[in-house]
Amino acid sequence: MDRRQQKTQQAIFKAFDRLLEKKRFEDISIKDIAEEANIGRSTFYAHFETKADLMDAVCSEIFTHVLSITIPTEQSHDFSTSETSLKNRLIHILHHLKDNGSTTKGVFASGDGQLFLHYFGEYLKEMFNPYVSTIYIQVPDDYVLNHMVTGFAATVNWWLQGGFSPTPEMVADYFMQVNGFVTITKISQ
Amino acid sequence: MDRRQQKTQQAIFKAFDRLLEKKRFEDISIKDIAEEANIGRSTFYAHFETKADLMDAVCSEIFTHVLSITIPTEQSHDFSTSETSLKNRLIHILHHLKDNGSTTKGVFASGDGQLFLHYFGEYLKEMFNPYVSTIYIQVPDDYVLNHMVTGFAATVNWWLQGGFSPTPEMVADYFMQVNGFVTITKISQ
DNA sequence: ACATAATTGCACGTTGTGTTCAATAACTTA
DNA sequence: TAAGTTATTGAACACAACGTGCAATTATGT
Repeated sequence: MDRRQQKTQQAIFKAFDRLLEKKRFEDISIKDIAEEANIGRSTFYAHFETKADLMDAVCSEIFTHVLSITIPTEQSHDFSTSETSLKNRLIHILHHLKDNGSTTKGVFASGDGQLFLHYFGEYLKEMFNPYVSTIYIQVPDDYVLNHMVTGFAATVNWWLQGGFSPTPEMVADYFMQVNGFVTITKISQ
Repeated sequence: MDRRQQKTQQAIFKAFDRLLEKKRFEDISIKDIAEEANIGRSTFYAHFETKADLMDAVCSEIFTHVLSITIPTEQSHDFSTSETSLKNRLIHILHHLKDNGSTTKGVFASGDGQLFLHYFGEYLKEMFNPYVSTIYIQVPDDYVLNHMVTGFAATVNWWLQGGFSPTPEMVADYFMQVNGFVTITKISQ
């Protein structure tokens, strides 16, 4: 690939990241990005069709990273460790999201994790699917699955809004407890 | 209030509702609304400053309705009935949202319940707050609260995307179970 | 060095926003 | 019903952003 293309691509991504720290996605214009990246506006269009296209690329980049980190972990099918395996995968994801803090914030800022959900949805569904039917028998599987996927997104959102203060391990623990992956929950009173 | 103002207000609201059935909020222009409402574009600006302003009004209208329906129910402080009281309030809300189906869809379509959350957030928080600390002791209260509020929004979203097919009673039941308001949940395996 | 390909800036048409204003129509109330 | 008030209308204006096209320039790979 042409060196020039790489440069401008990176410049665009970095500029976008920088802008996402200041503004919401909706309030960033292509002119803004071009100026921040120090490139011509028409150059932007040579790389991306729309602003959403750029966001797509950013999201799928994060997605690819998270995927590469967490998928290899899945090797044990031992039931006794299945929960800890899930928890570990969640911890990995949370670590990665914390490391990419500003980008994560940017992705979430544009519609409360809508895009995050769009890109991670399928992956998260696959991840949570094996556990669904074992937890709440009187509730439709697809409801439980949706509950977990959106719940995880809400968890990440809560976490980053609090400045990523609890550790990934703690956050994963909260999520596990709240979703019934524990021996003792509570009762009515 | 001048009869003319009432007319145009209603015309705008109805037009907005009609448009929300066809398009997403983001894709509706003020010109669209004016045309659909059969009023001059400048007349729109005499009533609302921006498109978001209109959405605000719509949301707070729904909010007011839900509030008036569910608040009076709260009179019992008996612990044994507190869960059913919560459940009943949820059922009331769900009924109301189903009755205003198209508007509900419109509100949710613009950012996966972002606006819904913004307007109902405080109310829902108040509603769920008394139950929070009694359920998951090892998890921060604000996390649990956030989990319930966003979880309820996700529930409504799941429900409307499935065409409101289960009854409000069933949906409320799913929500209650999944959030730990039950005697027997499940265990690891 | 030369052919190739990316970048640039400028121009153009389009769409939407928000404001202003004078003319017209509808309303209230006295 | 007549008079004064107030809402509506449509047209005009300035502005910002989008997306496209193109010729000139510049950097790249070989």
